Amino acid sequence: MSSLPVQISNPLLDNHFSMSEYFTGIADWDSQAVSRSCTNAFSTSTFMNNNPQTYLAPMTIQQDHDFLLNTFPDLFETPTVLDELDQLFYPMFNPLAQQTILSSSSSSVSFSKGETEQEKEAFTRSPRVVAAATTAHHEVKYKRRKNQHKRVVLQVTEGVSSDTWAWRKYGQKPIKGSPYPRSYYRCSSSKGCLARKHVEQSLSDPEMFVITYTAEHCHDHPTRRNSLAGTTRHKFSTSTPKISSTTAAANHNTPSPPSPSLALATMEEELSRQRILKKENREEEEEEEEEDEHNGLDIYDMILNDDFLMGFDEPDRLTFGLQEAYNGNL
DNA sequence: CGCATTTGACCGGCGC
DNA sequence: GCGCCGGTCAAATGCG
Repeated sequence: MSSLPVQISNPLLDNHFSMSEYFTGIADWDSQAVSRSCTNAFSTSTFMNNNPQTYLAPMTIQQDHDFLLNTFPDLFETPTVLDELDQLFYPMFNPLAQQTILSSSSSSVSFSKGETEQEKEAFTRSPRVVAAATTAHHEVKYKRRKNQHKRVVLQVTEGVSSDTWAWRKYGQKPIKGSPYPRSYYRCSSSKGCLARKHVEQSLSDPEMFVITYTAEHCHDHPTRRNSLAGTTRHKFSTSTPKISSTTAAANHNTPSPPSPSLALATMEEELSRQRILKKENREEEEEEEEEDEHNGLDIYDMILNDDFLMGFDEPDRLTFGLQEAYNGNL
């Protein structure tokens, strides 16, 4: 994409980034990534809407547009910009997506000189912002940072990851300047997949998680999210595993039991697993079946939902997260 | 037994 | 060139 001569104000940080800085590299996005986002959005909303305790009121296209207009008024001064944003942002500003791609970047993406590493960090750690960094190729094992391609994504959810990949944690590091550690995950769906992500809590909003994606998946979405299906541990465990507070906070993708920040992938998987389990139980225990039916809701689901969705009992927080970000930071 | 997480050590990029 | 820091490795450990 060519540079856009429009300066926009980051409503989240009050920092100014040029359009070219925001969107440099968006052209590098493969359509796969975008469609993935959309797909995830769909699965997320589907899941949430299946849940009687949560309902995500869909924001109409017009609402999306209005919000975008209000949030980034300067952008709409130029029809060209508007057009490009329509193309680029609609899938991203879909509140159902919960994860909104803001920008991607290669190493050429730049915060102008004087905007330090700290500012970049601040940007990626700002509330409701997910920085997604993509390294096109890990040609050299330790060739990092410099040649990284980055993607910046906005996420309006609070810890629920909308990606449906299977991730395996391989490291955790304390990050300077942040009280929260950063957890490192690699894709476990396919052996040899270079996709990585790291997750850390937002400095300014600990309920938010900043997720940075690195490298692309070299495979399709797994039919099962985890090739190691069914072996993910601690899911919804009623006994609390010994996890330090910081660790538990950071491990949004790990099953720290009553954490609202549990990965959606895990939730969906667990729900379906529990339903299968329940079906099996039905065959074995017809009496319990009658009780379940009498109670109306699946007992398993009830328990799960209570645990999982503790942080999502306010639909506004999900549905209008972007609005909230807008209102709270302008 | 297989797979996940934890955690300290190690490696390399980057800024000074 | 050096030191800091982030990212990865891999052994240890735990759980189903």
